[in-house]
Amino acid sequence: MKPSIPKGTRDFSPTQVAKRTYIMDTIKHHFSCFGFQAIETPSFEKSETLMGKYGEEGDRLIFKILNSGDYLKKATDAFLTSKDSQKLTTQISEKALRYDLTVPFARYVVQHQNDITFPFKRFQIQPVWRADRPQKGRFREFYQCDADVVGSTSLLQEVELVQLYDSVFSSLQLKGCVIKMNNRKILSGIAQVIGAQDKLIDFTVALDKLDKIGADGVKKEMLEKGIAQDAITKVQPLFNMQGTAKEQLESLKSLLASSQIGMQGIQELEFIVTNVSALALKTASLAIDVTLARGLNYYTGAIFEVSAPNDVSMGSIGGGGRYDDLTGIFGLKDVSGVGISFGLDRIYLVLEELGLFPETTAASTDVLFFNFGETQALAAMKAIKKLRSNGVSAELYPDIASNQKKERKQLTYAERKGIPYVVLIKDPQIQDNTYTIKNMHTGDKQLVSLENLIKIFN
RNA sequence: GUGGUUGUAGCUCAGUUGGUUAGAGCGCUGGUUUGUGGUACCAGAGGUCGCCGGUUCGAACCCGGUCUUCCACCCCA
Repeated sequence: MKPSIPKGTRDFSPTQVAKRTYIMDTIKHHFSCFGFQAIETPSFEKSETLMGKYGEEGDRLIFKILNSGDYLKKATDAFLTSKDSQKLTTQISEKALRYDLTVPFARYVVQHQNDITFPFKRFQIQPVWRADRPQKGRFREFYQCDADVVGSTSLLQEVELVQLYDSVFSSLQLKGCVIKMNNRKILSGIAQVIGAQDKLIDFTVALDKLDKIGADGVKKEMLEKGIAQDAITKVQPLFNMQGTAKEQLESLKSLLASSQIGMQGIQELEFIVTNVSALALKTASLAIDVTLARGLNYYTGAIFEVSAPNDVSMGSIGGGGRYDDLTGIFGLKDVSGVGISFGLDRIYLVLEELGLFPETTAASTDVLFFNFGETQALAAMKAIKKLRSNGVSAELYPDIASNQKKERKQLTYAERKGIPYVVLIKDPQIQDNTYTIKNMHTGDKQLVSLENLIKIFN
């Protein structure tokens, strides 16, 4: 059997892990800096926790876990014979791999509400799974890095989260990211004004495709979904929203004047935009995008999406928004939450494409000790012990170099692993506590004491 | 879930209109040279041509299915 891994999953080599750790550490650092604390939740949840939270499409993409034991025993014969997969699934599967980190977090908040001090700011960096078909920047197992605040309706949280995005992208030297914002209330307002409340999802999904299929394509899709022609004519101004955030907000105000909820959305957006610009961003930019409709399923207020720099062909590298009712589903009402997510794997691809990983991420062993025999190896181990306790990463080549060929092998090992120095203890009569250290780069050798050896690395 | 694409030695790929023992480079192993590596040279090992089935006297090459890769749609990080 040829070894392989399932579709949409990946192995990570030492260098790749180093780079991923670099991104993760950066994100973690800023999460902590903003006052978020880490939690972790199980990789799989009860199906009922996840199902129905992400829309019909989402349910299809959730990996279901087969029950243990003789799981078909409990199945209804009728479902089996009629091959009704959907009904059968609920009978033979009671667990599922988490699809995102937000819903499990909502479950966590409700379950542990008595131990939580609100507002609760948590961050979570864990893999999630989606039974999607892989393509560029899309995997079936990938990491999300989420920061959420629950228990406060203050819009200052949104302002903070925009700052957080900016801080992380600044640290990563990733210039040109655009934090796009919209508000679910604005979308509701638009639907209200044009009398298409019942078609809200179809309407926003179509609108979301504006930059992809153009105004005509959007109109066509809206018509196909049964949205009236005169309604489409009314939203015409949306198709060519131009200008600054302020200008866009003004034109929205005239469009949504008759909608209370729409006006509220505009006010919220205005508050966030005003405060963010007063605080200023370092590298990212904030933009209003009324066509943004992401995560519609549980978002109720602000919606965020971060698009990668223009010169990179990558979709969104982050997203988020405010959800007022998510904990309500699990029995805790009136706890509003807002959060953002960083797509680790996509950020990785973007940094790779732009060559933005620092050289130092590939750090390896500082020094390799050659192994010329048992006595020498023991002497080496003693020196290594000292070095390690001084914070120097050192290792001994495990096999003895009994001939020239094998010596070469040890050198090659050091070279391939990028180890900058090797130490040679060749003399079996090791008495004088001196070591020959060789610089792999220059080939220079020098005789030093253990004290000086340690100094070289400090 | 829909449409297309890819799959040949460890890796990157050749392989002509289906025809006898399937090739290259890199890597690997052994050796020579370099007298503690990164050079050069010599030799060698390694492939059920993704898998299953079909067409054919004969298939890596044609057909079907399946898995995998990548891409687009759907949707999304």
